[in-house]
Amino acid sequence: MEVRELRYFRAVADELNFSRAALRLGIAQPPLSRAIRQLERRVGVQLFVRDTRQVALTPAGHALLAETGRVFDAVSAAVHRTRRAGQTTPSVVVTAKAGVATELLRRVVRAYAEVPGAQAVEIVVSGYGEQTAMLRDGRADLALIGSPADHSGFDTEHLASEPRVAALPVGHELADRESLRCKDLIGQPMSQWPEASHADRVYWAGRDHDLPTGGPEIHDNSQLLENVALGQTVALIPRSLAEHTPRPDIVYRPVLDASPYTTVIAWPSGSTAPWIARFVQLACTQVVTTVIDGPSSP
Amino acid sequence: MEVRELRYFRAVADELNFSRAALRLGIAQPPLSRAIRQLERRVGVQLFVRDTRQVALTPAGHALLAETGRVFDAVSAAVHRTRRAGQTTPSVVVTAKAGVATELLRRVVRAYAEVPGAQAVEIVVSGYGEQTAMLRDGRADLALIGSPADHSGFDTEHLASEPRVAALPVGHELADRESLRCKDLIGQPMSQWPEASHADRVYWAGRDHDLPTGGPEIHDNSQLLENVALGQTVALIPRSLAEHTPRPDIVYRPVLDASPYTTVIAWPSGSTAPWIARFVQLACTQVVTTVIDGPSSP
DNA sequence: CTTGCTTATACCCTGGAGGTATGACGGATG
DNA sequence: CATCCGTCATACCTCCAGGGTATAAGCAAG
Repeated sequence: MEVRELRYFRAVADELNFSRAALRLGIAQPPLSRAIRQLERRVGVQLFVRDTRQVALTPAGHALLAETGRVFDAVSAAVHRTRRAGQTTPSVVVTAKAGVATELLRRVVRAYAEVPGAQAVEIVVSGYGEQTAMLRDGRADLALIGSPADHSGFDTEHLASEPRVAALPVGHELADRESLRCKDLIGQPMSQWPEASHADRVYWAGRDHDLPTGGPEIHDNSQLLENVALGQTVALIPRSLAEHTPRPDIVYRPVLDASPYTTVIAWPSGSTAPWIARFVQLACTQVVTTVIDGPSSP
Repeated sequence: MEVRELRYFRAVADELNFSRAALRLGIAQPPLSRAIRQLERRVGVQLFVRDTRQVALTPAGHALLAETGRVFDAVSAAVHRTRRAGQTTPSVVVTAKAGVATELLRRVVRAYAEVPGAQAVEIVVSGYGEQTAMLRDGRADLALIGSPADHSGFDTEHLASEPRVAALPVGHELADRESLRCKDLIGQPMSQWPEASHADRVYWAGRDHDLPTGGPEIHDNSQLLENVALGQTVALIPRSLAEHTPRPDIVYRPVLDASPYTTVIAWPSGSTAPWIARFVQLACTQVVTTVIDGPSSP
C-alpha cells in the first residue's frame, strides 16, 4: 500500500463523492475511480459500496479510514524530523500553549543552553490542543501539555500541578465568596474549547464532577476572559494564568475540590534520542527549583 | 514521500551498501541509487555520504531511519486491520504469551461471547516480546503483556499482579532456603530473553536491583525451565507459571523483594472502537473474580 | 598496473498513472 | 412519461517514471 493510494482513499472517504474528491486531489475523476478499485483489489476487500447515486464506506473502509491518520502522521513526522535534522545547526523544537508554563520553559531552555553539546532550542507557541498534533506529525520534538489533553501515544513526565480558580465577572452571584466548590458551579454557563472531546470536557471541569457544558466556545485565553468579563460564561483556569492576567472586571476564586491543573512534558513514545532524555531530566529538576506552590489537592 | 521510497531507504540504511540493498529489494543497483537520490532531492537533505568505497548515514539519515519503523507499522496495521474488517465475520484478535494468563483469557473470551453483538474472538499465542509488535503492525487488536515489556504507544489497563519465584535446579545452593531476596541471586547466571532491551533486563530482574546478566539466551518457557533443570541458569518467573509447571528437577522459591509480575491488557492508543472498551472492561471485571492472590508487594 | 569492489552515468523499455470522451444509471423535475 | 443533471464506470490515448542492461569512474589491495 502506497501513501498516494491512501491519500486518494481518504479524499473519497471524506467526500463520499468521487468527483469532488478528484477535484480536491487535483486529478480527474476516472483515474481516481481506477486507483480506488486497484487499492481494493490489492488489499483484497471492498472499501466502498457505490451505485451511481451514492457512495458509502464498508466496514473495511471504516477500519482503513481509522488507520489513515496514523500513517499520514508517521510520514509527515519522518519528513519534518529529517528536514530539521538536515539543517546546518539542527534545533530541538519545543511547543507550548501561550501563557501557562512559559516562565518554566524559559528557565529550562536557559539551563539547557549550558549543557555541553546542546542544540539550539526553538520554542513554538501553539493553540489549544495543537501541541499533540505537532508532536504527532513531527513539527515538534517536545511539548508542554496541560492536564485535559489526550496523551495517548506519547511518553510523558509530570512537571507541575497547580490549583484551579474560577474566573467570574465582577458582580457575579458567587464573586463575594472566598472560595468555591465544584457543586457551586453547577448550572453556570461554562466555556469549552472547541476541539475538546467528551473526556476532555469532563477532565477540564474537574474529574468526576458533573459540571455543566454549553457555554460559548472559545479559542484562546484572552477570548475566554473577555467572555467571562461580559458575563457570558464562567471559567475554571489554572491559578498561574489568573495571576498573570489581573483584570478589573474579573475576580478569581479558588475552587477547592477541582482537580489540579497539571503540566506534563511529552515526547513521541519510544524515542531514544539522548538529548530528549537530557532535556526532560533538566525540565524535571528545574521544576523543583521553580516551586509552583499551592495547597496540594485533598 | 512514498512507502516504496522508504523501503528502499531502509534497505540501504541497513546494509550501508547499495548493491546488497538492491539485491535484498529484488531490483538492480542503478534504479536504487537513482531512487535514493530522488528521495534526497524531494526531502531536500542528504541522507547518505557515499564515496565509491563507503556509505554512511548523515544525521538526517539517522533521523529518517528512526522514523521509518513507525511508518511501516502504521501501513501494515492499516492493511491488516482493513483485511480483517473485510472478512464476512470479522473477529477481534487477542494475543498473549503462552502459559501466563491463559486461564484468565479463556474466562474473558467466554464472558465476551455472551455480550450481544460481540464478534468472534481469535486468540493468537505469540512469543516473548512479540505481543507489542503484533499490536503495532495490526496483526492483533488487544494484547496481554507481562510487566517487563515496553508499553510505549499503547493504552493499557492493569489486570493482575503476582509475586515472582526463583526457579532453581534441585540441589542448588539456594534450594534449601524457604525464601530468597534479590541480593541472594547476585552472581547467579540469569537467563535473558533475546530481544530484551537494557530497560527490560533491569525490569525483568526486579527494578533497581543489580542482578546479573549473561546467562544463556532462551526463547520460551519450556526452554527456560530446561536450562534451569540442567543447572545452566536460574530464572525469575511469575508464580502462576511455577504452579502450572511442576517439575521434579526444579524447585521454586519466592523472591520476597522482586518486583511483582504484572499483567496488563494493551491496545493501540487512541483507539475509539466501542468493542475495545467493552472487552477491556470485561477483562477488568473478570480479573476481580479470578482472584490471582498472593501477598502484595512490600 | 591490475584486479575487485563499489557507486554513478547513459540509454532503452515498459507499465501504469493521468487525461479526455463517453456510456450507463438513477433521481429530480416538468 | 420524457428530459435533464449528476454520478460512477469504461474505453482509449499519452507520457513519464520506475526498472533493466551496459559501462564508466573511483578507490583500496595485491
